[in-house]
Amino acid sequence: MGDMKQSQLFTKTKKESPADEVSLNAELLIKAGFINKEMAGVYSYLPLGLRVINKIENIIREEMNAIGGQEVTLASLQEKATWEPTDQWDDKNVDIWFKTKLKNDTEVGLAWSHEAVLTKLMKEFISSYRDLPKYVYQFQTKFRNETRAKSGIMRTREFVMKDLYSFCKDEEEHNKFYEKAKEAYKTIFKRAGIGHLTYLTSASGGVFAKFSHEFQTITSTGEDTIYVDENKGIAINKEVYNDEVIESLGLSKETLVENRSAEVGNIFTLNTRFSDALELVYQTESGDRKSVFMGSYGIGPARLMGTVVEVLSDSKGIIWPESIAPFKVHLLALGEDGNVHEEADKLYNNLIAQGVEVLFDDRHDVNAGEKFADADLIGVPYRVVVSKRSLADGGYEIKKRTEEGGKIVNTDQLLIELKNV
RNA sequence: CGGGGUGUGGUGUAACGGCUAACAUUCCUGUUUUGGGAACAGGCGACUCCGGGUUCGAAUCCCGGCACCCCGACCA
Repeated sequence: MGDMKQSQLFTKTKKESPADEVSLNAELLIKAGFINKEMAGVYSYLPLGLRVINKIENIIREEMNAIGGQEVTLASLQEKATWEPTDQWDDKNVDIWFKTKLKNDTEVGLAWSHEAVLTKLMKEFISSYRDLPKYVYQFQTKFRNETRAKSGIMRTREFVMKDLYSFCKDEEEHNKFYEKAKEAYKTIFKRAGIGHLTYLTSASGGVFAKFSHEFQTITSTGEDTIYVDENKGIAINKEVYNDEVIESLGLSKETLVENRSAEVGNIFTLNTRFSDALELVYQTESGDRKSVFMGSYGIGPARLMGTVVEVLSDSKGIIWPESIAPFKVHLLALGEDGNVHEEADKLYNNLIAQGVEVLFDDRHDVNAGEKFADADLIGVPYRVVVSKRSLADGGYEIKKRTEEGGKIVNTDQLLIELKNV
């Protein structure tokens, strides 16, 4: 489905900003009709928003497949037994559980992460060094009972995460994949339009490892503080910012600049913590039993979407990068003169036939100003206007969302314009 | 979880303890208009978050609850 008539779209734009949202991402996404707030930290995704999420997921999917990832969907409803071997069922160790009970009083929980789940599953299939390495990922909802949801869709209690887990024979094999994953992540953020603002950042490894790596996007509204080396393109999270770390990364304090940033991705080495606890072992060539060496790699598509909005919008609305925009073209039919709507309709069908994703503002009795305002707010990369004036000038007006003025083109020129970018 | 703030038509706001809770927007009817949220006329839409209390009288004051936002802590 590459097309949509705005007269049929059930969502509408709002003139007023919601009073209960301060963050820019939620304000714009709600005003433009991409998302709806259900409760604090819980949002629904509407047609426009879902299109963006799907675009983001497809980019991630392509890059995960390119490094050997195999996609699955793991269950959200979890039994206690899966989590007990790693002591993660205990509320003292994990305080973000949503737990409930079956009719027969059996305790179950909603998964807030999936490494234990998948590790247990992989025991069914990994028994030999011949079975390794393997890389498994999914897009699945995580439920986290955060004490405080905040910043619109940046930190929520229910969110989809792409989480990939790597299963390797040993640390050496793992490190090779880890580096490939880093590159894949860089590619993802570049393709999503925020590569120039996103830095590979050394961070604390949490309970699993000494270090982890985050992908941090510079934005004043971010939750984190990082120190960026612009030339080397890497950064250090404030939480591990000290002389030892600076030196180990070959950096120097003089070239590091402090910035606020938002974490858009996180990769870390799990080592054998889960495979030890859940006994995910394989037999080596010489017949020894050895624990599988694991890693974890996460990206939240919605948070990525929110970050893009934070970073790329202007006073009029959102500015989507073409790669993740809900549509490539926003076609506007202005006025009721003569054959404007007839011509616009013709162009609409022509664009569809050419495989161009187009949102067609075919609404009658809506002023030009309102259509322009909607187009700016929704933020589709190309605006194409069909009006009495444009037709008199010999065609359609095409204007990029990022530019002020447009130009008049005929059908052929328009298609060329839209194809070669 | 500590601290601060806010709850009024769908949305955004106003209202000294005192008339039928006001205005804008959205929406509906009609007329007019059509390149930057245009104009006019008419209309629909609210147990003022919930429950108690004070008072002749509560959107307004008090108590309790719930919800939302912000700062901090947390973020495997």
